[in-house]
Amino acid sequence: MPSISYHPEVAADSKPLRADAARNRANLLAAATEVFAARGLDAPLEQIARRAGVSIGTLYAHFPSREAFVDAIFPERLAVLDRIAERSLADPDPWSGFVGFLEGLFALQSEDHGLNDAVARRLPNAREVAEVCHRGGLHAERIVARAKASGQLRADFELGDLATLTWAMSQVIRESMDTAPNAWRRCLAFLTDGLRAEAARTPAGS
Amino acid sequence: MPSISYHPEVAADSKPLRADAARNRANLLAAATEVFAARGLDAPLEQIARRAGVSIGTLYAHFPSREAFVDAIFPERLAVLDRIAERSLADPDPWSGFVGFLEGLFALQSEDHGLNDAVARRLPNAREVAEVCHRGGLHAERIVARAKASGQLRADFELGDLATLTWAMSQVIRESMDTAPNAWRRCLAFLTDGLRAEAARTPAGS
DNA sequence: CACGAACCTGAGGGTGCCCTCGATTTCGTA
DNA sequence: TACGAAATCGAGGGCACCCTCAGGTTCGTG
Repeated sequence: MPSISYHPEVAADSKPLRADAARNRANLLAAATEVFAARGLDAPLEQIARRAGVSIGTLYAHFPSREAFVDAIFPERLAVLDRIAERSLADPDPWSGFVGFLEGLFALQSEDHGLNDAVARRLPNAREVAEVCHRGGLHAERIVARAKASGQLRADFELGDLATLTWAMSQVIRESMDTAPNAWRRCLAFLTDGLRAEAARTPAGS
Repeated sequence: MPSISYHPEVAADSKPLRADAARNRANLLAAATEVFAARGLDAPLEQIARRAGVSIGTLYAHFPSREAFVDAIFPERLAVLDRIAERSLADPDPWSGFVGFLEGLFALQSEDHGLNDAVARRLPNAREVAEVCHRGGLHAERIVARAKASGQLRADFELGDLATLTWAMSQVIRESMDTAPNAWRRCLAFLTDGLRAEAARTPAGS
């Protein structure tokens, strides 16, 4: 349960930070957000420190690992997923809810190299992110079940296929984001058209 | 233009190699093939040298760059693509030819991490590979055109979408190859079902 | 078999990134 | 303002990989 806030003024965990420390922490988070967005999750940490106007030592004092950054930055942004899922479940048409969920997820990923990596990659030590993804999975389960029950989503679609689709789309997004930011939509259109029950011709074996 | 043979006994280019050099070169190629297959194109070259029973210096004497390896190894294996394309064009049913081409391509990629990387990645300095891919593209153009002309492939599918699909599938293959070697087939089934003209519901915008 | 050319070796310098830790500065309080 | 705790700094050691080159070895021919 995320009791940690990285907004220093609200810091609930342990001692409050000294003023300079709080400022640096905030700068680091902002810098990390920008750098990850531009270069992906594997960007050198020293670049983040430089952009934050802080030494590499200070960076490590605040965030002992790359995953600590990830965990501090992305859960908040990924919280949108809950909204998207709720909206999808609220959609009177289960199919358009399902498609809307996928579109929302991938649109989110396509905004930001870092976010795209965070969603598509296994990050065992980023607990907060894992937690958000788990929540997303629970929502997805209901969305998928509803679309299947309505007879619109093909019956041989399984929950695990969502992970596969995410891998697939994450790569499309990664490769095209900087040159053709909407290319992934074409791919998704093909895919979702193939996921309709009435389109199912090729049985998906296990 | 591939006048170079990396089978020393047939070496046509320039001077013939000394016996030990020829042996080493063959060992290096075998080692590189194995290592690339297991670890992908970014595997450390020193690992290849070690497996070939040769020093790193010797490796560089034979293959001055990683791309030289790629160019020496993969064109031969990618030549299968020509066969696959021919078989697809020979198929009386344009649609099943089209699908067969995709299946053949991805099945090839799924055999080998290195091959998967070679197909999915831009390798500007691997001329031989680029050449093979270019040939593949020409074949693909006819296969796509035929499938579209027959009214079976959706009309808004474009040649460039093939590259996108390749990116997508390469990632699925990469992530699942070692744990679920056939997972990509499910994904491809969804995709191809969505590529049929009669399945087209969501227009693919540019 | 002896000699030179061809070939091989591996230590070592370069790069880029990771992360630590003792010295130094800054903050906030008394 | 002066003091100690808190925070910062950045040089530097590690690591993994890249690539080179001077010196030793092997081949194959005369």
